[in-house]
Amino acid sequence: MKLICVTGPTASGKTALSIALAKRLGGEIVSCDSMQLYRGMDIGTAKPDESEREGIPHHMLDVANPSETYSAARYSEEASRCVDDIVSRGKTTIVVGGTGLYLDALLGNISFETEPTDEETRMFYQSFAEKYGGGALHSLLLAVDPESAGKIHLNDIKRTIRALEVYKKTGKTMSRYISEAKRRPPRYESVILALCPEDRQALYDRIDARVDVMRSMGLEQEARELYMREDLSPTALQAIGYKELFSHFRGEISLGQAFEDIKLASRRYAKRQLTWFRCRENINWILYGKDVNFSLILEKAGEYLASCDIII
RNA sequence: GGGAGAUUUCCCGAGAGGCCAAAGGGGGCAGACUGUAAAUCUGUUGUCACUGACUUCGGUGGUUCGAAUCCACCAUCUCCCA
Repeated sequence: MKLICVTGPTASGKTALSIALAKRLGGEIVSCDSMQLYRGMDIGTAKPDESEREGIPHHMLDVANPSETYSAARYSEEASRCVDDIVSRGKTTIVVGGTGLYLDALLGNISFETEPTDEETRMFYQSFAEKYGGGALHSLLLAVDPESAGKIHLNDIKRTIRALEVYKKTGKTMSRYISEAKRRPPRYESVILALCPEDRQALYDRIDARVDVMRSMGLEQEARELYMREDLSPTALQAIGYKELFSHFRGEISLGQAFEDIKLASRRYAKRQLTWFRCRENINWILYGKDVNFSLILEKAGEYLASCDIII
C-alpha cells in the first residue's frame, strides 16, 4: 500500500485535505511537521485540535517536550514506526506536513546511518571557524572530502562542520554516505500531493490572515507559557510565531511588531518550502485559484490518486 | 510672519563635482539543502539590442569639459522663534 503524502507551503490547506482523505479511505494521519510534534506548541504551529481531527487518529503530534532537541533522524525513526504500525493494521497512511527534509527522511531518500552529532567535535570546528574563518574551515573539508566541499558554500559553516564531523567520527565521507543512500530504493512507495494557491500573493494573504487568527486564538498567551519555562531546546526555539513573541517579551520589539515579524517570517518560510518542493519531479501539484472551493481540491486529489489505483 | 533643515533607486539609508546605476541593510525574486530544516546558506534586484548604451537621485532652469553632489527659484515635509 502506497503512502499518501500531502504537502505544500504553510497555510495552503494541507490539514483539511488530509482529514478529508483519511475519512474517505479510513486511514490514519502521520504528521510531518518539525514543530507540531512539540507539546504545548499548538496555536502557533496550526496544529489541528480534537474537533478538527474529526476522530481520525493522528500520529507524530505532541511526541516531544519543547525542552527536547529534535532532528530529522529521530523523526525518520519514530515516524516510520508509526507507518509500519498503521500498515500492519491494514490501514492507509496519510503523511501530512510541510517539513521537506523530514518527509525525505521518512520516505527513505536520506540515510541517517551517519554518526549522530557530537557536541565536542562541533565546538572544536566552531571555534576553529571563529579563529581562522569559514574559508579555513572549508579547506579542511576540501582536504578530506572534496566532493562535499564542492557542494557546500564557504560561508555555510553549519554544513561544513557536519561534513567534517561525519568524516572525523566515521572515517567515511559525507558524500559517500549520500551516494550510497541514493542507490538504495526508497523505504516506502508513495504518492505525493502538494497544495498551493497558484498566485503568490494569494498564498501570502492566506498566511497573513492565518496569523491574525492565531493572534485572536491567544498565541501570545501560549507563547508566554513557553517563555516562562526557560528550558526550550534550540530546535523548539526556532519556531516561527514563538521566537518573535519571545523577542517582544524581552522588550526588544512591540507586540504589533512581533506579529508583523511572524507574518514576514511565515511568508519567507513558505517561499523556501516552495523552492524545496518545486524541483521534485514526483510531486503532483494541486494549484488552486482565489475562488476555489474545497470540493474542487478534493476532486483533483482524487484524480491523482485514482491514477495510482487509489480510489477515494 | 521670521529662522534652521530635509527631499536618493520598492522601503530604510550612505553619498558630499568625475572612480555613481549610486555603499549598506530590509523587502522582493530565484536557488541550495542528508542528525538545529519554521533552521542555515547562496545568487540577484533601473531599462535595453546587456564586457556597451540609455533613463534615474522632489521640480524647473543655471554654473561646469563633467552635477545625486554647486547656484537660483518653485513644490512638499520636519523643526525652531513668533
